[in-house]
Amino acid sequence: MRPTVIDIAREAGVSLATVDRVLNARPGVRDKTIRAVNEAIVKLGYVRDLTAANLARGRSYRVAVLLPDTESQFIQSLADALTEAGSAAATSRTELKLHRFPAEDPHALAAVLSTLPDRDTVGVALMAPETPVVRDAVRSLRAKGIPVVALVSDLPNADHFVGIDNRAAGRTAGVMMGRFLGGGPGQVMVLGQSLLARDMIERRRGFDEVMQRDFPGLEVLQSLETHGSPATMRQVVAEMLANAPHVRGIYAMGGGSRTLTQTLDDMGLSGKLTVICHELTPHVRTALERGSITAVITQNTGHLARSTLRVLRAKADNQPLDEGQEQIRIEIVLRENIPPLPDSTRPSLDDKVA
Amino acid sequence: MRPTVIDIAREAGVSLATVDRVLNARPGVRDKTIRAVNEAIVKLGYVRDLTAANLARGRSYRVAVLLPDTESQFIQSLADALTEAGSAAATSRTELKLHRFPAEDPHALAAVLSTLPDRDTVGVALMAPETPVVRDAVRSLRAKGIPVVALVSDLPNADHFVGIDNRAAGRTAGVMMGRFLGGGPGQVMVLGQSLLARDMIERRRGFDEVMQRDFPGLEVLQSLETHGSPATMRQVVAEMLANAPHVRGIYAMGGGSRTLTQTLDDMGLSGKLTVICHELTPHVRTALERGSITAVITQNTGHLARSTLRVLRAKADNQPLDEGQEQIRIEIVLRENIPPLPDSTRPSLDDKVA
DNA sequence: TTGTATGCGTTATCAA
DNA sequence: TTGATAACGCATACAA
Repeated sequence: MRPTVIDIAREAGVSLATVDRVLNARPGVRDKTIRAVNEAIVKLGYVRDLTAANLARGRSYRVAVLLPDTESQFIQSLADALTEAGSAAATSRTELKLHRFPAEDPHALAAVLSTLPDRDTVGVALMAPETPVVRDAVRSLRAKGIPVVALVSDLPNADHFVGIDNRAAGRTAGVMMGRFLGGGPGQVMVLGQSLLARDMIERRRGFDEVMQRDFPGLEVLQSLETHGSPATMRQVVAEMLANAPHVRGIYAMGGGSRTLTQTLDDMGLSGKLTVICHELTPHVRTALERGSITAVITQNTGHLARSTLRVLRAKADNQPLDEGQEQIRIEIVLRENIPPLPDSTRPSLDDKVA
Repeated sequence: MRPTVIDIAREAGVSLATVDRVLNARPGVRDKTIRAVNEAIVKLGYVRDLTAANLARGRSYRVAVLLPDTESQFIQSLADALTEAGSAAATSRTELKLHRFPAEDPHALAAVLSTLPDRDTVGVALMAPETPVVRDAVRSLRAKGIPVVALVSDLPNADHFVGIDNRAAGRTAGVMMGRFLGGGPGQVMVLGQSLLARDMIERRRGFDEVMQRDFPGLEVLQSLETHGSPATMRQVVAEMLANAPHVRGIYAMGGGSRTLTQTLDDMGLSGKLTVICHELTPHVRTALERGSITAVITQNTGHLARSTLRVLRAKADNQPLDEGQEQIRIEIVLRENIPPLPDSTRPSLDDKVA
């Protein structure tokens, strides 16, 4: 039997309440008493039963997540993963509220954020570009004691960042590109939705780092901005390919993979270039199978979602987090190692039981 | 506020005890009453608070994990991860007992297994080759209602397998090898500790699959067995390299990476061959940095450990598991994307508080 | 500065 | 077949 607070109280010769005060570092206990209790704790090897503690506290974790309302498949998948993680976490008294906001309107986001501490929200997760408005909103939340987690793209004044190390992701893209092109010679195109977003900047930096150091024979062209617009993407790619005759690879740092492969298809270039992009969405999957995309750097949305919830809970409880568990891994997917789709159509447990 | 058993009781016009009986499918309740309670449950959207239930039951999860006592760095790392995950899980009434057994002696393992249900062990995780003795032991445990989880290497009659898809891992190794060698021509050596182990067989199969289909210009030589003996490894590699003059790559399917790189160093071949191996141990790390290993296929031991505990708990509770979360990812590590070491030397929270 | 008593949501014992 | 009621380990309002 594991020792309980009662055992500690008896051993230390004090009451339950005093043990609790020491355990939770509450004021109003004599140093001598504190020591006595602590000695009893180590002597008996007490570890607090968190589940019982939470039950007694009647604590529930109301958590808000804000996502842009882009119809990007990645964001959609993330939203799904969050909803699922949310309902799975319901068993552990965690409730998740998912908000969407107009992607290009930082003020709309700020508006949502300001109305946010509606009840007893214990934490907020946020996927948004770093604008002054967002910065202020985050600061004000934190001032209220509400922890803020940056999702996918880092925010400098957030309590925590849930997402991959984008610099390392860029480096990884670099190695793959360099290796697959056999070191050169040739030119490499780089595309990004918005070159101001923090994650894009870091990916580019990591990419350049490796290309310059390890593959000097390959010339990396200037980043091109697509603004998430298919038309711009088409135009930009066509222009570049016309002007730079030695392009052998394309690194699409984020977004628009669907348009990109279509454009390449239309130009009859599918399969002739080494194309590396991010996020294994359904479209990217098939492009990978067809050979129009060579490699994908991806992050698991399920992991992102679960980590977000765990981190927010830990922050709310002021508890340390398991860094190892919360580190989102960079996954490399090639045609030959595409992970199987989770079969959501298989008979559920209920079916079996029934 | 979430509804509780009390709300259900009131709604259905029965007592707490009756609700409990229905909830836990205990006998001695009239059909009509059962229906009334169930209606109240769906009407109020009741979900049982598992933590409270476990508290009342006084339930604790005593779990046993059995690992071979090899001094392999991978297994050592796994053991550490398990111990850590175990102490982290102590807060949630989960207790882990780690056993080591002589690697080459299946009977010793069986002996440990038979003494195992010492108290109220709710589950067993096991990393062991598939021998008749092991098969029987697993069967007998399962017959007693104790779920058994196979760790790292699959066991056909286990309840669950915690580890990577080894076939896919072999395929991944294949792509990397093929791509990095530019498709050929050349020869590729394959090494394995024991060619009988299930994981080795599957890796080889996946590797061949890709090499044959996508890189016919590369000749894959017969697998060589090293039996975990440094001497054998040296001899086998030296012989092979002497006989096969066009070897450009080596796929080390498991174990002995340390000896392999030393052998290559001694022969002055370090950095001249494309070497792919498994598990990012400290030695492999430095070999990767030095360039004597090209790529590593690895699985995160922290993830393995946590998944093991989660799965055993879920099985013990007869609860469904989150397949997505329990799928162990295959990670590809190259010199340029070596993950940072977790700094276990940084000041702990206690230090900050003090 | 310390202690008593009660409740959190569920299970389980005993009596009706 | 059903219902009171006392646990489980911990937190906390209130009293001392």
